[in-house]
Amino acid sequence: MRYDFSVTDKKWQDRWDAAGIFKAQDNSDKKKFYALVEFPYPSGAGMHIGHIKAYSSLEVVSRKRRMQGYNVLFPIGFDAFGLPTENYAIKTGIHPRQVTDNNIKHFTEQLKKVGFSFDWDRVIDTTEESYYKWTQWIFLKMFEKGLAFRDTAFVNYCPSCKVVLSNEDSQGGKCDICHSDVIQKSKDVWYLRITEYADKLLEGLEKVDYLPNIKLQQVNWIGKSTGAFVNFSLKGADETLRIYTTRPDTLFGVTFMVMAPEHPLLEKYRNRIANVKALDDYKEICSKKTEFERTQLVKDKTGVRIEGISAVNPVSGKEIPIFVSDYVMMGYGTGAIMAVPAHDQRDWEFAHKFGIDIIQVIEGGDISKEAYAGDGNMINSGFLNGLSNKKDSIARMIAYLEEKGIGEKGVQFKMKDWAFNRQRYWGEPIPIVHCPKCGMVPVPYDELPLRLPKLTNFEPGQGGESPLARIEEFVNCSCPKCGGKAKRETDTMPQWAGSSWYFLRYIDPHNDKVFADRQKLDYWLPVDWYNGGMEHVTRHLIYSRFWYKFLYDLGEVPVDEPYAKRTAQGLILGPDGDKMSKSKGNVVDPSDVIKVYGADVLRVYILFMGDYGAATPWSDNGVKGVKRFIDRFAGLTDLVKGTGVTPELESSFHKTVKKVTSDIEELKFNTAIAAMMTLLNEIYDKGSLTKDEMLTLTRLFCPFAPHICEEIWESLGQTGFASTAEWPEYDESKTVDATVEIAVQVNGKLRGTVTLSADADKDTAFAAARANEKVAAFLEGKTTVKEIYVPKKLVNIVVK
RNA sequence: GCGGGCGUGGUGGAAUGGCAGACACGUUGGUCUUAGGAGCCAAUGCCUUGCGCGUGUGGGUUCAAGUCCCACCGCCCGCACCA
Repeated sequence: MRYDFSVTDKKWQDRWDAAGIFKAQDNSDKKKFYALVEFPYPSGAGMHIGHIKAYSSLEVVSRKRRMQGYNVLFPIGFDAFGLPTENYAIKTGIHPRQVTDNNIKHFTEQLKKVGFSFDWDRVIDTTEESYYKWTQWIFLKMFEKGLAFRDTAFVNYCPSCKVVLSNEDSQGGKCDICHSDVIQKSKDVWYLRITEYADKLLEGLEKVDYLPNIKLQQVNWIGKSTGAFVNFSLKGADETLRIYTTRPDTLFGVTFMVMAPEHPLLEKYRNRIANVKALDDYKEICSKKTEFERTQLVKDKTGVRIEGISAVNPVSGKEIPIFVSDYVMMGYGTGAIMAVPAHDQRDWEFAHKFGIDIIQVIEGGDISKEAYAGDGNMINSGFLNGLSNKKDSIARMIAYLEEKGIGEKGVQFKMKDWAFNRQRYWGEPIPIVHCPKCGMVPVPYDELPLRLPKLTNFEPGQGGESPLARIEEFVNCSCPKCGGKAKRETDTMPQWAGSSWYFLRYIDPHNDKVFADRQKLDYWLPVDWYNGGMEHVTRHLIYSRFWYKFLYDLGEVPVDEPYAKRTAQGLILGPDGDKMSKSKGNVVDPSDVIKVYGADVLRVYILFMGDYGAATPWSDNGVKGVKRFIDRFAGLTDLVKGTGVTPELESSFHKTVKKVTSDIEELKFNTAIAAMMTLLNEIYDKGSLTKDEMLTLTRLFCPFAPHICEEIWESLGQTGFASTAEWPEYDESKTVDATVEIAVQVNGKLRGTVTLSADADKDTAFAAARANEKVAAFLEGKTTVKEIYVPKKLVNIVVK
């Protein structure tokens, strides 16, 4: 069959659309399948080839599931708030609303040209008032529960974008948006108390089916550690210095303390510190360092000893010095540590530099050379002496601390609360009113959405305040509680807000009473399979699990984990093997590929190019190879003769159906396609196939290359769509061959092959093997020591 | 530094401990052709062509190792002074 994809692609896309065959049914007795892909940020650059790969896997799975009789929800939408659009608006003066609408239109056209089987009736746009109304609603619920709060703290701040960044957005000390160095700044900011859910987020991982590396990354990000808090009494101050340690059993080895430069006690007891000047100088130096410098330049420890205040080791009673050093962070634990130089390399380096005593309390290693972090008998440790098990000694020390009231068991997380506001325009307004009398007052639910006012100038304020702060009619309002004059919060939510719950809105996207109807939620949740990028594993995936678990605790959603299964695609690299980037000029535009080869070739090539989970370079020649394959596939229609089964092909068909069916579930698209190629080669060798076989192949290939399959389906006189036909079945008993070729080894080396019936017994197999000429030559004059027979695979004759 | 992953032909990549290199690209030759950057057919791991060698290197377990174990080398990813 000859076909012109520039005609047939469009023809079938239009027909699918008109027939509405990809629309999910809300009231159905069928088994449901909710497939979710990460919705795109509609940038001006249009779709990236990576988007196609990210959606292709569940596209194939969804199409297969529909053919298997499932009621499938496979939605798409747009995560459209955010800085790139706003920056573009600043540059061009075009309103972000306009920019967003244009970009969404462009993305939609591009997505449709690939032939994705999305349910286009459920498209959502996070910047629409009907959507962000509910984002604000969830925020207010969090505010009510004390999970959204304001606090003054040192935050990651991007001086170039003029925004506060969350930890997740400033990984590596670089701004995630513009890649400038992030600095630490004390600011009054909004937080979401995600740490409250740290344990739940961790425990929930045990019951979900996420790829192991995804789970592990989340576990590491949450970073739970167990240990103890200890309160050291101070000389020269009227309170204790609280520290966190994972090794309270090394307390006898503590010879000094270290506080972070930002530690509040330093300010509080400023007038009791003799060397305030030196301290201020040091703090000044630290504050100028970027987060990057502070964490990267680990070699040389710096610090200043506090004169006038010292601490007392609670077990030895010795007075020990307190230092300020930036190797201790305010953001983790209590911002102060007990230093055990014998058993912690950082403390060891610091002690060496400042000439502090080093007391070994665990036997082993050579502490004159480096700290010893291994296990061993406790020494120099009073009541712990002789204990060799870390667990025991820690438990004993914690019991002692608790008994004496100077400390207690404790848990710490690396994960920090989520800095939640941005001083920018293009985001959801935070629905809070600041009243001089009542404090922070939520905007009443019935006034939601709190709309973004129209602006013409989107530049952030010079003092780093949101552009919204300039709009007086927005800022000035009356307090919903007391009716007095009040001012609105002018910060907006970060980009990650809207995407934290979008998968719930797909379930009921047009509801104006609730974020989604409860019955529909009960039916569709959880998401059965979620695919996305590894880069979102520590941000979006954690945030959205958090929001979801919050809603679960409110009783708003039915099950406690939102995503039953999560997988991730690997990057598509440029043809040169490097990451695609405009500056390298190695970017492949999916639209170009569609223009030249059609949508099916693009779809199949992306799934065939390599292991779906691995980064794989693009190859133009590989695309041509797939084009050849699809043309050969279409050419099969010329070989169709008769109906029924071709005996020589029967078992190959069953094997291929079996392999494709299972490979799709394991995201092994490359081998699924390879199996179809193999069958194709076999059919071409044979010279003909039946109409029934052609129809089987067409259905089997339909999820991958639906346009050409529909065209073939129609040309063979079928009514309806291949896309809605039944998924082919296979008969297990017909996947096994009657005869098999098995390998014959002598001493483990291949010396020949023999053909046997599949159920041949051991004696038959060895008789046949020994009869083989080549094999016999290697057996001559040797005695057989052992005979191994693996049915259908090989025989191995061990001789001496 | 810690955690995870990966090293297989000229290339992308296949291989529940059981015939390494499926499938594809590329290359070479042939065929058809006015033409070939189209199609079709064939060959294609390497070499010193043989009891030959071969999955980063060296060892080990096993009748049998790309696969399991130990050590090392290299690359990629994540986290990173986390107390």
